[in-house]
Amino acid sequence: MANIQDVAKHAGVSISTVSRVLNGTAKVNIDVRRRVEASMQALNYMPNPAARSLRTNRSRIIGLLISDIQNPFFMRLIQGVEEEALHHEYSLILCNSNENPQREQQYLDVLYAERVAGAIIVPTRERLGEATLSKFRERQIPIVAVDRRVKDKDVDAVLVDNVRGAFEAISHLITNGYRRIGAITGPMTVTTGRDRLEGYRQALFEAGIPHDPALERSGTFDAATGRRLTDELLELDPPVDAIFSGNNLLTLGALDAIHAHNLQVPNDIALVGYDETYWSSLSSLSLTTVMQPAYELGRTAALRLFQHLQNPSIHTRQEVVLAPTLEIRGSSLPKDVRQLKAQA
Amino acid sequence: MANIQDVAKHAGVSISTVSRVLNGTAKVNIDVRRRVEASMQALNYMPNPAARSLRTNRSRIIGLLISDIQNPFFMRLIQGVEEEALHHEYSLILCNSNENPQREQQYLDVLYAERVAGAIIVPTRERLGEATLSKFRERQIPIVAVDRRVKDKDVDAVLVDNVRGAFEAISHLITNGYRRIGAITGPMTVTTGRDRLEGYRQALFEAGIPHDPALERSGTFDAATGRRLTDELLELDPPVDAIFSGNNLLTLGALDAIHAHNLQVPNDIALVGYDETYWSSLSSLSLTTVMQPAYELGRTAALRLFQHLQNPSIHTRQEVVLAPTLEIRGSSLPKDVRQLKAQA
DNA sequence: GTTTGACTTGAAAATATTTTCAGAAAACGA
DNA sequence: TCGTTTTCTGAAAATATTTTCAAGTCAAAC
Repeated sequence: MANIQDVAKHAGVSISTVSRVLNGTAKVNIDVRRRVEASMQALNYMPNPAARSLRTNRSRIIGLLISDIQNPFFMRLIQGVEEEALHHEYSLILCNSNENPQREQQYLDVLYAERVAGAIIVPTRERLGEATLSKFRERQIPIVAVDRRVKDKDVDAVLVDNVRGAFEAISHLITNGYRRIGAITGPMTVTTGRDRLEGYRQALFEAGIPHDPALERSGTFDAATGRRLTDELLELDPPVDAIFSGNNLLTLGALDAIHAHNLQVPNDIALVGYDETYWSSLSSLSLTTVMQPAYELGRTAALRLFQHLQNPSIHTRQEVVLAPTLEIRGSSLPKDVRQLKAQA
Repeated sequence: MANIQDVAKHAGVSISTVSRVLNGTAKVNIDVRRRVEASMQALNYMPNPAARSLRTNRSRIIGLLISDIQNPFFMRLIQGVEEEALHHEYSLILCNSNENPQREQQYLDVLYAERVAGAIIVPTRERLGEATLSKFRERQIPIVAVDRRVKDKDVDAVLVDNVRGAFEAISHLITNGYRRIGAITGPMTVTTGRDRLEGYRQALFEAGIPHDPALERSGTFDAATGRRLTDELLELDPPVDAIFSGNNLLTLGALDAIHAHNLQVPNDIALVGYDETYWSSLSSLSLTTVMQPAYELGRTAALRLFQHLQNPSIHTRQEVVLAPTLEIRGSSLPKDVRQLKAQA
């Protein structure tokens, strides 16, 4: 494969000149530039990223560290990042921490060693550790947290307003006549778990509905947990008349548990989920859902990262908060309408 | 960050020795080795991948080029590759061709320029192009095609037996009393589209059921297409009594179309899908599904790649074919049982 | 005619590693 | 004890690029 020297020889210039044409770091005579560009074309020259990154201590790769690659929500997010990376001519190293802080740390080390230009991460916990962070800071590698907030200073964050998402979902249920609303939410150690519970509580409070701790269940973000927690809720006495589920996989488990109890949505129980996914728009399910702009989330995080890369002097931390939207479908029909329908 | 020279100085040896300890390329005295290892620990040394890859013309990164990152099937596949890569201490560059051959080509060039150690790809077409291929061959970068076959010689492939998967699905429907079975399948330009149609035909032929071209519809792998093709099938006269869907997204569309026609599964029409996904096990849907070992597919492809990397002299092309399994659930109940149930 | 300055260009250093070649020391056989 | 082999180690080259520094050319200004 042709290297910069071959191009230089072919064009009859020095390698410095070729480098300058390549990077636009200094003026070169227009004819010379043309000649060099022609030579690059002719030899099908592609700069060696290894040599570049060795010299500049920086690659054209960004790291993307996801907490659960199985979740379709993160798929969309990845796609958003990927699209923007392609556009900026960066490649993407994908890492999956599997919600495991140890594995997360391991991958952060890998990304650091790889000299990534920057990193976008869905953190598994609220602190990344000062040691790691200062390494990145020292080499001026920007980090953007996405979907979940971190406490560390000078880590940007791109988030969705989870309190509001949950608040709107619960308010909607209350408006539609539901009063005894159970909530199954994610772990309290991440903001997506805590904030959605917070929104649930706020909505109840604002409606003057007394808060019942028995109706709040939390656990890890997966279908089995959703099923277990929903089972617990369904066995309460008096029974819940609606369930709010704080994540797409939890919703899946909830649907299963409801079905296992021989209950119908929404006739016997209303259900509102979080995260749009393939199946939520299925007309046979017709799930009312808090939709998150996952693709936009990824894109925005990537854009913010590239801002840092293009202008490394920005040091102000920024938090971008996107708005969720409530997509109202059949699973949360007004209680009275629902009864009329059942009688008909 | 400490480099090899710092380690050498700290341990009182030459950099050659450190390099040897690092790579195990030659014997070094046991005490010396210990000392060097201690120094690496002490200085928290991590080798610079750029320098390595510059020198060896090979990185510790493998490329993974997916055709549709939105499809949950590929998620599992990615996860399988990722797990195996982590295990071998390789990183993963993720690329998404979006079923676009041009973008696929672009990404292949990127991977080549990045000096990836190898590539795993879900090809969008059956030929990758001799030009590209010979570049990879020349530098001895192995390529493994996964999920879809390619015609090019010396590209390994890891596949699922699609003919068999479809064959079993259709045979099952026939056994359960269905005779007028419609099929919606993927594009005829990829093996996952063609082979599943082939399995459908074989099963019909073997059962002596005449082949009716009107019952076969194909299009791209997405939900909108699934809906459209199913709509077409449902408007046939006489009506179909079962539908076979050749991919998870197509199934999603099919479910929607069936619901829109006010039909019930399986009471009015049976449905068998392809690809296990989150929703197929939902008890309220209970979809009979041809399950593909997506995770295993990814893992196997990665393993095959690492075999090549560890032993570059293997030049025999290999095709690994994994078996799908038919998971029988409620959506394809025997016709008679179903009628009994309805009467009850 | 000389000087100044702007504009281009090239030579060479620097980046961190692997690998080849050669040499030193140790072990071994006679 | 002397040669011979083996084992281990170090010096230096090589990898492809960016970047600094110096120098060359040319035009304009004095």
